[in-house]
Amino acid sequence: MSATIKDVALRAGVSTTTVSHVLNKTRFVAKTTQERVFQAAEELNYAPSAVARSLKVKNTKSLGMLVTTTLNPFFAELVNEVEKCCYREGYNLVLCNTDGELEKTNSYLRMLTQKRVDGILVMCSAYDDSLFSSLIGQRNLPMVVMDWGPSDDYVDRIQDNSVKGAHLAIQHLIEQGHKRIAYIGGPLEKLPAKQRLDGFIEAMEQANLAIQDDWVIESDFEFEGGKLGMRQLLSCQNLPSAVFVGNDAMAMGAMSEAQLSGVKIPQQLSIIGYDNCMYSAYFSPPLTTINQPKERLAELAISTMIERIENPRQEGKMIMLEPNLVVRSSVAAVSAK
Amino acid sequence: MSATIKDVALRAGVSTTTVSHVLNKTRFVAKTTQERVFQAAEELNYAPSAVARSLKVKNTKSLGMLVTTTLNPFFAELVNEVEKCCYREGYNLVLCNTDGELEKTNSYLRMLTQKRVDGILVMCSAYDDSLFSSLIGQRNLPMVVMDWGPSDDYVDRIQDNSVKGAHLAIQHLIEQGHKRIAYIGGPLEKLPAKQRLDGFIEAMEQANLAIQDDWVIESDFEFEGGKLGMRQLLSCQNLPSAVFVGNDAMAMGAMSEAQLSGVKIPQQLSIIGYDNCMYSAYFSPPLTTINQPKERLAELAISTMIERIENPRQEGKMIMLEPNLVVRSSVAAVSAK
DNA sequence: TTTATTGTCTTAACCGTTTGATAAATATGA
DNA sequence: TCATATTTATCAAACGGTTAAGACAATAAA
Repeated sequence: MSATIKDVALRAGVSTTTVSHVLNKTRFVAKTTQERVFQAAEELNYAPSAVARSLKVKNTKSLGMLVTTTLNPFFAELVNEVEKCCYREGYNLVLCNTDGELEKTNSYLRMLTQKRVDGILVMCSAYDDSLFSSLIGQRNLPMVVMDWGPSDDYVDRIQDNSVKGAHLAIQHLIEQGHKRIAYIGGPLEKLPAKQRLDGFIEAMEQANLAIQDDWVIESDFEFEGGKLGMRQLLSCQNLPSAVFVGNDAMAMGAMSEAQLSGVKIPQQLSIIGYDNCMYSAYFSPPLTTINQPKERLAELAISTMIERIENPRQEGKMIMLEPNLVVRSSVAAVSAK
Repeated sequence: MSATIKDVALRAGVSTTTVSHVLNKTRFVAKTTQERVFQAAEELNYAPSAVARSLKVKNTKSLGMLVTTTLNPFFAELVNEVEKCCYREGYNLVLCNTDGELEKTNSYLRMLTQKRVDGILVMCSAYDDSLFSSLIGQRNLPMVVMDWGPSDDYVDRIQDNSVKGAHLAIQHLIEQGHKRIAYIGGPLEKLPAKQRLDGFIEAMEQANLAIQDDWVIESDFEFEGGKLGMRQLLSCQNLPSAVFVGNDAMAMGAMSEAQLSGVKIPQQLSIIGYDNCMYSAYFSPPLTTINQPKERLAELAISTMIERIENPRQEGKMIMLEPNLVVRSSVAAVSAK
C-alpha cells in the first residue's frame, strides 16, 4: 500500500536508522545524506506510520474526551476550546459522547484504554457511583475531570466555583431590588446543579429572603427542561419577580415559554442564566448570565493533563475557577414596591 | 507497565496464539483452556493494545472528521449524530476543527494520515482550491465529503439540496402573502450559501417577484453576522416584509437585532431560517425554518464511508438529501394589501 | 496393526517504527 | 607511522499483537 520507512531507505541508499534520524532530527546526519532521504521520502509520498511509532515509543499523542453530550451548547463550546488546545500541543482529540449511559461510558473507556490514548478528559457532571468505579478501574491512565469528581489520589480536578456563581447571580438580582426569586436548576445528581442550588439557598439565606418551596424546581439542563420548568413556575398562584436558571440552555427554554405565555421579560419577570454561552447574547432580550471562563477551563485542563502525563505519580490537584457576572438585558430593576 | 498478551499467555500456560484466539473468538479453543485464559486476562487486568493490533491488521477503527467549527450549532448537532453512528459501528471519531484555516487543515490532514485513520469525513463547506488540492493529495484515503466538494473519482459526496430548500422557504413566504422578500446569506465561497442564494433568486424569478439589490446581503453564517446583516437591512429606506436568512445562527442574530430595534417579529417582519437547529424551537417567537435531515445525513455519511472502506476503488457517488419546511411562528401572513 | 482424521495447541514470521550498540572511514595528535 | 578521536552510518533487537503452517495426541477407519 503506502510507502514504508524501508522503501525510503532503499531508495535513498541508506539504512532505516538513518531515515528515522533525519526525519525526526534526532541525530546528526550529513547534509548530503539528509537531502537524499528527503527527496526519497518526497518522491514516495511517504507518511510515517504513527501506529508503528506509537507501538515503539509508547505514546499516541491522542487524548480521549468523555462528555455527556455536545448537544448542550456549553459543552460544545468547551469541547471547541479543548480541541484548540489539543491542536496547539500536537494532540488529537477523540470525542466520546456518553449520553449519560453507563454502558456507552464503559464501552468508550475500554476503547480508549485499548487505543492507548495518553489521557482522558472527563466531563460527565454526574457523581454516579458506577461511573466512578469504572473510572477508578482505569487509574493507570492519566485523567483530569473537569466538572465533577471524587478526588482520587492520582486524578486532577478542575472546576467552576458554582456556588460562588450562584451567589453572584442572586446578589445581582437583589441589587436590582428583587426579593421574590425562584430557581430552576439541573438534576441534582450532577455536581454543578447541586452546587448552584446550594449557592442559591445560601445567598438567599444570607439576604434573609424566604425561599418559596414551589419556586425551586429541579429540571434537566436542557432546552425543553427549561420550558417545562417555566411552565410549572407560571402555574403557581403567586409569581416571583425574578428567576435564576441553572444554565443558559434552560434559560432559553424558560424565556421562550414565558414569552409565549405573554409574560414580558424583563418587565414582568427577570431572568438570569448560567454559563454565558455564545448565543445568550442573542436572546431577546439578551441574557444576563454568569460566565464560566471556558477558554481558561480548557487551557488548564490540557496543561494539567500534560503535566500529569509527564509525571503520572504526582498527587492529584484540584483547581477552582472563578465565574463572573455578565449583565445584559434580561433582568430589570424593580422600581416601585 | 500494563500487561501484554505474553504475560497472559504465560500465566495461563498457553501460547500467545491461543490467547489471541480465545479473546477474539477466531478459532476453536477447548473450554477449559478458554477459562484459564479468561481468568489470567482478568487477573492481570489485561487490555489488548489496539496499536499493536492495528499495526498488524492494517486498520485502526478510527475516523477523522474535518469540520470548519463545531461552534456553529448546526455542525455541532451533525457531529453529534456522526459520533453516534461511529459508536454504533465500533469506530472512534477524532474531531478536527479547521477554523477555516488552510494551515490547520493541512496539519490535521497530515496527522490523520499518519495516524492511519480508516477514513476522513470532510465538512468544510468551502470550495477553496488549495483545500481541494490538499485533499486530493490524500486520494489513497477513503473520504466522504458532506456538504461540498469537487467530485473526484474516488470520493463520495452527500449533501443537502439547498437550492430546493431555498425554494421551499420562499414558497412558504409567498404563500403567506409576502412579496417584499430579503435575503441574508452566508459567504459565497461556501457551497450551501451559494446554493441557497441561487435557490432564492430562482424562486423569486419564478414567482415574478422583484429582488431589490440592497435586500440581498452576504454575511458569514455566524450569530454576529446575522445581527450585522439585519442592521444593514434595517437601514434601507424601505423595508421588506419578510427575510429569508441562510442559517439558523444568523436568524437568531437577526431576530435579536430586529427586536432590539423595536421591530416586532413576525407582526412587522417575518423571518424564516435554515437548518432547523434544536434551539430554533426556543426562539421568541419560535423560528420557522428549513430542516436539514441531520440524522439521516450522518447515517448516510457513515454507511457510505464504511462501504468505501470495504471497497476503496468503487466509483465515487453523490447522494442528495431533501430538506423540508417546518413552520413555527416567525412568519406571519400578510393580511391587508 | 497401520494409516488417516480430528482436535487442540505452538512456532515463528511479520506489521513499521525507534534506538542502543557498534562499525567503518576519516581526521588528529604524538 | 601508529594510536586515538571524530564523524557518519549500519545492525539488529525490541514494541505487542495476528495468523499461516505445522506438531502432537487421541481417536477412527482400513
